[in-house]
Amino acid sequence: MSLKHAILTLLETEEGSGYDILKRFKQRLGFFWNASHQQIYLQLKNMNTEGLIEFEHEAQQTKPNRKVYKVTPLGKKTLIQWMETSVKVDKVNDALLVKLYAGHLVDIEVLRQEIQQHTVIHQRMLDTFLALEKNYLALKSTDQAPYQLPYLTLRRGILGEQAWLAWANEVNLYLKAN
Amino acid sequence: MSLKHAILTLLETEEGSGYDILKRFKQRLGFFWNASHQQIYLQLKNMNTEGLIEFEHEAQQTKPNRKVYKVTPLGKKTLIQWMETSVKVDKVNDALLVKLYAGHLVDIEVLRQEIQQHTVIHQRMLDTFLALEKNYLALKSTDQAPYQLPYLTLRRGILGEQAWLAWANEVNLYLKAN
DNA sequence: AATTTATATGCAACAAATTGCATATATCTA
DNA sequence: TAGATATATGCAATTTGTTGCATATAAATT
Repeated sequence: MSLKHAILTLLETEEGSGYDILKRFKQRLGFFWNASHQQIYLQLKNMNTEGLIEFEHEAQQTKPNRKVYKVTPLGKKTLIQWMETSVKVDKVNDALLVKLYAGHLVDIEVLRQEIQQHTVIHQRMLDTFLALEKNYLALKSTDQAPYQLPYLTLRRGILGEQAWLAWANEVNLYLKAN
Repeated sequence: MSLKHAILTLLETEEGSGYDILKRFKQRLGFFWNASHQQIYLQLKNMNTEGLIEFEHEAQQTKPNRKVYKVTPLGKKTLIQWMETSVKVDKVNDALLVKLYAGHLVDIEVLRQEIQQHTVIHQRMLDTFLALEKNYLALKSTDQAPYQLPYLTLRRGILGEQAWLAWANEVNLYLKAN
C-alpha cells in the first residue's frame, strides 16, 4: 500500500490535519496521487493506531477543531524502509482507451465528444503545471534547491500531459477524416 | 466499474474462455488495462449471473475443459450504454513519483537504481509497441481498416512510453549531476 | 528425470477504494 | 438573503483489487 507512504511523505516535512493533507494532495501530488477525504481520514486513523503518526487537538475559535498530525520516529523509519524497497511499475487502467478500442460499436460523434471533454481537462492540467514550472524557474537557484525533486515530479506531469494532448491530436485527425 | 466493460469489449467480437480473455488482456490491452486471472474468472462468473454473458462447456481431450463465453443481447446493450456514458479521466496513483518527491530521505543511489529498473521495463514496453506498430503499418490499407481504432490505442502506448523515457532522461541528468 | 512454462479454472481472506450519508460553522457570491 | 464554496471530520456499506492457496494436465526445456 502506498497511500500510507504518500501521507507520511506529506507529513514528514510539515505537520498538518487531514484537511491539510487533502489540500496538499490536490496542490502538490494531485497529478500523480489522488485520494478522497474519506480515504485520508480513515488512513490517518489507522496510521495513528499503528503508531506511525500522532496528533494533538487544536482548538479553533471560528472553525471546527483540527487534529494536527505529525510523523513519529516509527513512522519515519517505516517511510525510509519503503523508500528503499522497489515499487512495481504503475498499473494503468484507462477506461477511455477501452472505449476507443471498442469504438466501432457507437457513432463516431460519441468518441469525438468524449475525447474533446478529456482534452479540456488535460489541457487545463497542463496549464496548471506550466504555471507551477514558471514559478519554480523564476526562483533564484538557491531557492530552487529544496524543490529540485518535486520539480522533477512536476516535469513528469508536464511531459505526460503534453504526450496525452499530442495523442489526442492524432485521434482527432483520424476522427475528422472519418 | 470498467473491468466488466473491458471484458465485454474483448468478448464482443470473438467468444472465448477466461484464459483467452486473460491472454487478450496481455496481448491487446495490456498497456492500458491490467487484470489478474482471479479477477477475470470472478467477473465472468458474476457477469454470467447478471445475464451479460453465457457459456458453453467445451471438452478437450488433452487439456482441462474450457468454459467458452459469449456476450448476450443484454450484454451488448449494457456495453453500448456504457460506451455512450462519459468516463472520468483516468485516476493516476504513481508510487515512483511519491518516492522521488520524498527522495531527500534516502541516498541518491537508491533513486538512481529504482529509476533504472523502471526504465528497463518501460523501454521493453516501448519496443513491444513499436514492433506491433511495424506490423500494422506493413499491412495493406484494406487490411489496416478494421484495426484503425485499436491502432490509435497503440499510439497512446507509444507516445506515453516515449514521454516516460524522455522524462527518465531528465531525471538521470539531474541524478548524475548530484 | 526433473523442472519450468503453458493451459485451464476457481475459492477465500484481506486490503483498498468508492459511494453515500452525516454534521457544523464561516465566508463569499449572486 | 439564499446558495455556493471552503473549512473540518467521520462512519457504513458496497465494490474492486490483491495475495495466497488449490488442482490438474501437457509440452518444452535443462
